[in-house]
Amino acid sequence: MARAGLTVERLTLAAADLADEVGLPNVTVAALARHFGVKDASLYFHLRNAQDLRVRVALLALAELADRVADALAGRAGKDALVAFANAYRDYAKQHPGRYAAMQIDLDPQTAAASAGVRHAEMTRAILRGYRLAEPDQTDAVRMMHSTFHGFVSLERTGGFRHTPRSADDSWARTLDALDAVLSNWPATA
Amino acid sequence: MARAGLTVERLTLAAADLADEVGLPNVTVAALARHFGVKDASLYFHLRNAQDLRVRVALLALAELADRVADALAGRAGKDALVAFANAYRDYAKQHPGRYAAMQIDLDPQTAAASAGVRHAEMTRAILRGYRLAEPDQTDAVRMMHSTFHGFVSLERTGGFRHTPRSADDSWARTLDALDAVLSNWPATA
DNA sequence: GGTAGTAGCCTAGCGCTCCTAGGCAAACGA
DNA sequence: TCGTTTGCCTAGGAGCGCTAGGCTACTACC
Repeated sequence: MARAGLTVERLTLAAADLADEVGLPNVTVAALARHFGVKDASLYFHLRNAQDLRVRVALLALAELADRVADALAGRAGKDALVAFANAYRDYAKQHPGRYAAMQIDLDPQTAAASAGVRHAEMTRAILRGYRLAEPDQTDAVRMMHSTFHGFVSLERTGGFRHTPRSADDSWARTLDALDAVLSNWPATA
Repeated sequence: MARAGLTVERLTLAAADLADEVGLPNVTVAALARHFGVKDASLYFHLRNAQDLRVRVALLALAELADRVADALAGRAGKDALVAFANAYRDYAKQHPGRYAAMQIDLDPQTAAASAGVRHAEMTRAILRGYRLAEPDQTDAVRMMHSTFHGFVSLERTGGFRHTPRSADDSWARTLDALDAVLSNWPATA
C-alpha cells in the first residue's frame, strides 16, 4: 500500500485551497481525505480535530497576507502606504475568500500572540506614523482603520453593496480618501 | 399524543434565542427539535431545510434591529442621530450575537428586497441628510459608515481588540467622532 | 353529530460528518 | 537484518440533515 505522503503543511495548504473553492464551512476532514485519496481517520494522525485544521488555515492566511502587505508597503509612506495596505488587504480577501474567512476565527490568546497577527499590528502602526498620532488616538485610529477595511470587505462579499448601482471599487477609493482625510485631521477629544 | 403547537414563528424565535446562546453554527434542526420535545423530522413540516431556518432568523434580526434603530433615531439629527444609530447597532450586536451573525447571511436578491434591510438603508440615508452629501458621495458615505460599524463590531466580537489595553468603548466613541468629522468635511473627488 | 379532509407529529432509515480504538505494513536507523 | 517508528488502514459509535410513509388530532361541512 503506497503512502500518500501527508504532512500537516500539505494538509493545511490543501484545506486553504479547498476553503477558497467551496467555502470554509465545507472544509471537512472527510472532504480533505477524499482529496488525498485516503480515509478520513488517517488525517487524525496529523491533526487534532477539525477545528485544529481551520486554525491552521487561519495562521497560514495571516502569514500570507502579512507577506503581501509587507511587499505592498515597501518604500511607501503617508496616503500612498495607506492605499497600498488597503488594496493588498482587499485583493487578498477577494482572491482567497476561504482563507479570509478563516482569519476571522477567534484564536486563543497565545496562538494569536505567536501568529502573524503581530506583524499586521506592527505594519498598521507603521502606516500611522505618517499621520503623527499620539496615544491613545493612535490605537483608536488603528481600530477604525481595521474596522473600515474588514467591514467593507465583509459587506462586499456578502452582497451588502448589490442594491445600489454605484461600483464597489469607486466607493472603496473614496472611502480610502475619507480615511486619509480623517487620519490627517484627527478630531480633538471632546 | 398532545401537540406541541409548533409554528414557523415560534421555531424562528426559539432558533434566534438558541443562536444567541450557543452560536449560529450550533443552531441545528435536531437541537431545536429537542427544545420543543419533538422529533427533528417534525420540523420539516414547518421548515424547508436548515438553511431556511437560518434565513428566517436573519429576517427576524433585521426587523428587530430596524425597530430599535428607528426608536433610537426618533427626534434626533446630525451627530446626535449618528451616535444613536451606531450605539443601537452595536448594542444589538452585543446582546444578540447569534442574531447578528445570522444577519450576515447572503440573502438572495428578492428575499433581501422584501426584508427590513430596506428600512436600514432608508434610515442610514436619513442620517446622512444632516451632512448634506450629494450622490455619489452619499452612497460612498453610507457604505463607509456601514463598513465601520460592522467592522468594529465584528472585530470586537472575535477578539481583535484584546491585544491592546485601551477600552473598546473609548475607541468606539472616538471612531464615531472621527466618522462625524469626515462626514462633515467629506473630501472632494481627486 | 357523523365524517371527510387536512394539519401535525410520528417511526424508520439513508448518507454524511467527526472522532476513537486498535491493527498492519512500509520505511528507517542501528 | 531486525526492531522501532511512522503512516495509513478497518471498524464502529454518535450526531446531523433530510426523505418516505404512517397514524392521529383537529376542523369544516353536510
